[in-house]
Amino acid sequence: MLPKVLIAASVKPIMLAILAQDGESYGYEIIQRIHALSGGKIQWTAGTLYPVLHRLETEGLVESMWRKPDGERRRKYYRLTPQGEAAMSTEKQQWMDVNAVLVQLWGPDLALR
Amino acid sequence: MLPKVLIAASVKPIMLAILAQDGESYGYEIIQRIHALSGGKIQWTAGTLYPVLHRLETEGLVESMWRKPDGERRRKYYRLTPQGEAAMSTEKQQWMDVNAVLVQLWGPDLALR
DNA sequence: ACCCTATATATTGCACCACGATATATCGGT
DNA sequence: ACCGATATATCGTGGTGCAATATATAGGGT
Repeated sequence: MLPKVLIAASVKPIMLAILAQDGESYGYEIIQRIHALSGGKIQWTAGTLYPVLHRLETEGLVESMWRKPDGERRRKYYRLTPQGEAAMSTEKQQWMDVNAVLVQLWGPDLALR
Repeated sequence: MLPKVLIAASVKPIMLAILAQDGESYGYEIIQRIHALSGGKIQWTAGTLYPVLHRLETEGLVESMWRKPDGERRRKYYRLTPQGEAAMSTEKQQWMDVNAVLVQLWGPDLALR
């Protein structure tokens, strides 16, 4: 089980990155996607995901539309806005800044072998 | 400015890693250390650091002792316990698990150039 | 018809956390 | 005497994950 704070820090960048890669998706699918992507290590629940999606929409980083594909159930599809793409770059840079510090502390394993 | 949630997620692994590398240190010094290590990007304040240090001690991951080096002020020095070293390994693994997902999503830039 | 499972979204309440603000104390330099 | 740097401590506020709960619908088995 991953610590709550680590989930909290990664949920936004991961969500933005998934939407950037997939073009558009919806809540339930995103939950399965991250589960598969992480090899089962990250298991978001509905109580985690939907509030985040709504927050991102309020911030103008994603936009949503209800749609009902033929023979399928109606779903609320999300896609990135231009601001969302910009936000993803920022989040990526911030994550990498912190990651660089940790890599530095954990040792020069990368350069040396 | 880094998001609060990212600070929250990184403060524990970074603190444990600093103590693992330095052997022992104290609050004020750790603040300067992380500032330098991150090139000024991470700026912990006393209000951030001391509660974390106390929490780590309560969890048994660090131990502390007041000491007064000759000609210097008294300081509360911290060092890792064996449980602290184990916790650092766990934190490292968890961070890398999440990082792997992000790297995967951000693209195969590393392997290709 | 009935039930069960999977799919799909939404909300509430609790526990936890960073951190600005604030307080206290000590040292060296001017 | 004063000031800035050093050094530790705590409180209040705002923000967060997430279990629990609620609601709705499609498909398959009996």
